Amino acid sequence: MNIGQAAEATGLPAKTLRYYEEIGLVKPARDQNGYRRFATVDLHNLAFVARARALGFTIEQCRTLLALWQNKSRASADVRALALEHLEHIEEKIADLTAMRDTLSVLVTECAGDDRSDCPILTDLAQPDRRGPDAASQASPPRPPRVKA
Amino acid sequence: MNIGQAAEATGLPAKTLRYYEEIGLVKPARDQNGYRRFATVDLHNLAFVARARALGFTIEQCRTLLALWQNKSRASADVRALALEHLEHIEEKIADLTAMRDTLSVLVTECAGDDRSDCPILTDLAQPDRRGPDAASQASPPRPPRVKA
DNA sequence: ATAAGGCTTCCAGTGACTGGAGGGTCAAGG
DNA sequence: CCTTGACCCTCCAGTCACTGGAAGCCTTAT
Repeated sequence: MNIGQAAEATGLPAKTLRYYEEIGLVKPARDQNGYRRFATVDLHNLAFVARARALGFTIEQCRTLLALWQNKSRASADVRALALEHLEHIEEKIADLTAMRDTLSVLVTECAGDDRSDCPILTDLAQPDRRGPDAASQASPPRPPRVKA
Repeated sequence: MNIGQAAEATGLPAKTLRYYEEIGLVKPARDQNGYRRFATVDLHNLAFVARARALGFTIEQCRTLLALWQNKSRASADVRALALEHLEHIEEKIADLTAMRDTLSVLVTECAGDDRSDCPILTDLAQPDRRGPDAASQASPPRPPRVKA
């Protein structure tokens, strides 16, 4: 199976398959003419990686998962630990993004969004330490921003 | 004010301040000896950018926001549109990550995590077409979503 | 005079691809 | 036999927003 068919079969771009070979995730054989020949085992590995990637695992984690998958004497604890670590990473990202969303959606709601220049979004971005605890104790000079056309 | 003090004042690494100058976000003056001299306006711009970055805006969006901030004849609609676009982008990321989390947390729960090799996580990753209409399912091919927060 | 620390520039690397140039290979049609 | 077009190959550069490090100049203090 050539790279084009493999790409279609896995849903991954051919460029990505070449990249995955380059970093050693798959090792397709080569035909006489230099074309990569993807065997069934290569397709399975690629599908495995594609699904792990879709769950947000990094390439290095995919490499580890692939090795664990192929190691019959693995301990499921190792797999679970990897997944749990990644899960916590995802939870962190969700928390960060949710905080951003909450702030942003308030600002977007507050902004009139018309042809006037008055804009709470810019005002908020320009405010020093508006959300921190005890903002009044800061020694920075609260100068109005210099507006220049 | 030298770069070190500016870094401390803004909470940004000195390297980042140099980078921001390189890409034209700030334009600090230079002393005779070649050292960057950060004025109050530079600090304000940097603080503005830092807060926009903390809300997840890209550098190019920050550049646009800075320009809007400094443009007295701006329309708040332009600011709001930018923020709204970014907000939708964030919502998408949250949705992607939440789907990942849901799938992963089910798998982590199902995995014994002991010294046996039997592991539902690997089984799931290896399964083609395993998902029904449960949470985090999708009919489209497993293109890894671009979720780099 | 020397040492420490701050500043400068330039180069390289990160993750996971993606786009493109420049060229080889193959099967079908004229 | 020749051409066309669809494949395939490798290599290089770019993405985003920094980050690390090397090599060297500047300032301050001892």
